[in-house]
Amino acid sequence: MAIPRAAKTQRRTRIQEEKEEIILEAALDVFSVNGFRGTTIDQIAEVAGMSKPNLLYYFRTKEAMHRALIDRVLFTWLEPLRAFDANGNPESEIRSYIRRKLEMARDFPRESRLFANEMLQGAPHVEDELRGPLKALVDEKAEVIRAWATAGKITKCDPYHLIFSIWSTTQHYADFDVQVRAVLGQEHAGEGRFEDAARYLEKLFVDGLGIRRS
Amino acid sequence: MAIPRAAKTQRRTRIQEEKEEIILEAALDVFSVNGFRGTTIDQIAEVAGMSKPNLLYYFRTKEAMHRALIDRVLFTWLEPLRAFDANGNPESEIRSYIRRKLEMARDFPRESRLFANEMLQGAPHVEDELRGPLKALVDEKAEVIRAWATAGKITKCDPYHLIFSIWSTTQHYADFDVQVRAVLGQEHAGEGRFEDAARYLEKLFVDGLGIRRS
DNA sequence: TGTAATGTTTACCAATCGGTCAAATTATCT
DNA sequence: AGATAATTTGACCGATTGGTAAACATTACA
Repeated sequence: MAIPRAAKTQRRTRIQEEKEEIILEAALDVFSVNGFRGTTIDQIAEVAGMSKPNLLYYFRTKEAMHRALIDRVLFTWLEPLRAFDANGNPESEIRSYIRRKLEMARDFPRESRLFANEMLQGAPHVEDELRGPLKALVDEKAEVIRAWATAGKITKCDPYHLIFSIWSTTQHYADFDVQVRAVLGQEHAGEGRFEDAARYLEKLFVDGLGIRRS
Repeated sequence: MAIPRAAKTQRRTRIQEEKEEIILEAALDVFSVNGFRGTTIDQIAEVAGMSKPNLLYYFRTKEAMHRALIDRVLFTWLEPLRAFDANGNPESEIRSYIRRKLEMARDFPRESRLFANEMLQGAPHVEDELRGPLKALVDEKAEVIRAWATAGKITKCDPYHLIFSIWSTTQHYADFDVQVRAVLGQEHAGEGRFEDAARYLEKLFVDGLGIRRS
């Protein structure tokens, strides 16, 4: 009778899963470049290769698409930080954290830019998640770092700003990709730039934090 | 008779200077948050406290406003890098460069976000400036850094990625301000965070680059 | 195979978009 | 003060916006 909104159904159809995936993929393309306000449903529809009302059959509003994307990104985005192990030794933990974050910048630049766009706008949709789960996780890992410093494994430093500096340096290669390419020029802008960055950043942090090399 | 567009006049009126300043100030507010596509002329007009046609009397199009802003920001943004002195000693040059960039993140966050927005969108309006003047300036300073390494004043490292890492770590405090505040929480989010960041970053880079302290 | 639920599209809506126009107002200069 | 140039605004335009209604097409399942 009335239109049975996809969201209302109990079981998700095969078509629903496929189409929702296609839509979110297209939405990520557009949102990550133009931000929320700058994105139109028509743009997403065109990239997704379906009609606008069809998008709105799966996601009632533009907000709903954005929300679904943000939720997904927020979760996977913190994976590397969660993997940060208190029992590991500082050198390998820092090194692999940097490497993992750089890999994400290389392999998921759109997700990084979506997040960056949200931050630039003042996090209107995710401020609660920042103050809650994110802060809690960072607090926990900051304590690990502080313990390392107390144990003399690394030099004393502000663990929060340490985490910020790893975030910013790695995400830079996704968010400011155009600038990085332009400055490096044709000759050094090949995909090798991520390995160069990894080599440079690992050394910067290992030496900068006074980590005894093993 | 016909409307004498402000742009056509030879001498700039006092009113012209004042109003153009007010408009650009308002435009910076809105563009820096919502990006180019996400910004409407009506929004700018409301912030500026004048009617939309009045804005368009001073700037013919939305692009013109954005262009004027970007040009202004691009110039002042590179000031700290230009001040980077080949004859200075590495420690003081690096330290003051970091400090200057952090001061800009603190005092001109909107300008930083405007630039970040432009980068996220793939620099559609400024790609030429990146490949031209910016690359030239970075190339020049990279040579300075390489010379320092050759002279044994700092450890060998990729000068381009070094510059990227200073850019990213400092601008982070402007572009990701919400996140920084949220993670630091009420207690540490006061204005002291910039001094904490300066202390941490200066140490990170001085030690990380193997600079002999004087 | 038939039919009910699910999926898709064309046509459309009111609101907002960037921008124009002409009339009205204000500042400037003699 | 009066004339002229500069400034400001309300009314408006066609295009685009987010979203809806309803008819049509397809799928899943008895």
